Amino acid sequence: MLDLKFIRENPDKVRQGLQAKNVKLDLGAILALDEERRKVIQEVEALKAERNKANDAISALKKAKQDAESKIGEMKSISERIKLLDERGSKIDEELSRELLYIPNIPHESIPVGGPQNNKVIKEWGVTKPRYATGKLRTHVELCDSLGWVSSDIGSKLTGSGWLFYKGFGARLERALINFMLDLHAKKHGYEEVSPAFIVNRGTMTGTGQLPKMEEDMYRLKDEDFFLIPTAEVPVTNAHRDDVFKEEDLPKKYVAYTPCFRREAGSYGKDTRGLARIHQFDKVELVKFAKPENSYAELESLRADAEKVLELLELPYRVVLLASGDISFAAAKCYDLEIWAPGSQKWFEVSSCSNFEDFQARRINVKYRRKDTGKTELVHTLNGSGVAMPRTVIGILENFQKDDGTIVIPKVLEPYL
RNA sequence: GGAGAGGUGGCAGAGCGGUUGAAUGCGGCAGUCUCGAAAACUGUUAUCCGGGUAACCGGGUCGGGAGUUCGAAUCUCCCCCUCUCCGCCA
Repeated sequence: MLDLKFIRENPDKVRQGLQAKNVKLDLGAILALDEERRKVIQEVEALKAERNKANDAISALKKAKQDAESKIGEMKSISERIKLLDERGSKIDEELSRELLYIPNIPHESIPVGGPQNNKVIKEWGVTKPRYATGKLRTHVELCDSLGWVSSDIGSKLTGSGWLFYKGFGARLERALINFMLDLHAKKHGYEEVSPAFIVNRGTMTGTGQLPKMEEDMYRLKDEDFFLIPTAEVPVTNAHRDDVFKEEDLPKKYVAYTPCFRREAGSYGKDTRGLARIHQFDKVELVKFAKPENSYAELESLRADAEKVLELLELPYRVVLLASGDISFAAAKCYDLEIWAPGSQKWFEVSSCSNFEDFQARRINVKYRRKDTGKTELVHTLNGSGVAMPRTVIGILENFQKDDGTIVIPKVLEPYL
């Protein structure tokens, strides 16, 4: 969420941001609430100051064994007024913080303004021609069927449409990819490996911005107010809720493997077959906590770490700088990594690398203490997939297929298989 | 699932209706001493909000919320969490 003081002092910047993100929202209500809030605070605090003084006096009288009854009587009406104002104050606070949760982060100035059509491809890597096949290419859907590595029939039977059941080499490939990515980031890129629970509570989901806006997209448990995580970003970022980092401990870098659960409500009928859009998928996620002045450099290196996965897997990919209207609610800047699938003749997003600046940190109160001033300050949070599994499998299947329908496995995975 | 104990400052740990934002110890920071360090001594050391250019002033915060009271860390109720024992169990 944004800083209320910042909104008060820079309403035009916030309005510009809303416009760039194509969010229709009136700041007037918030600004009015803010003003009323400060009025109430001033009145109630003056009364409380009076009450505190009177209480000291009463205390002194009692100690001196003198009569304090008249003073006590006087205080009753003041106390009632205080109670009334306090109630109004906390109501305003409640409304205000609810309103604030719906204001998106302001896009960074370096990104294109506009909708998805303004997204900018800033880099392409690799050979987009298939490596081994010369004839007609199969799609990953066809390959999954013929190879028997993934069964959507069993998945549907067990759960429903959009759920998978990996079999044999498919299951092993999935596990190999997870281990390869974890090892790369943990051993070579300096991330600390963590493994969170896959179910979190409402506060955690709100902390990273999934709630309240996207509750319909989340799986929620029936008997407890718990949610299945849609990404490891949620537990890993929230792990430092209410923490104060030492300056020298930043940047703090985490890598985590988790399955990710998404209802994909509203996308029925889209990519219904194959691996592209499923309700549960594996992902290795990178999360960083950084000093504000370094966060954009950290975003670049985070992206480079994610790209390295694709390069080692020899998968052709491109980097897309997302336009203001296409980045997520909480992000200030975001790069998508997309791999080329020559069978489907499509680009598939396998990673989103974002800098949230202090937007999430303010919600979950993560700070660090500056050495020079001794003061605490909000950190910047970043994350990116490093990378998402099923679409990477699409890339491997479609790029490494042979004319006979078999698949060549990328060299880097050999030790894992 | 049953029974009990407990949640206080960075940590440990007092307080159990009225100068208690909170004793004391440890830690941190600065200074004295020292060639330097240790020890010792002295000082300092939470956070949020409002007003103010600022110095500063005021208010809130003892797991969270509600209540009793002129006044709550202290009393009552609800919720959350942690620990111990029993049961169950991979």
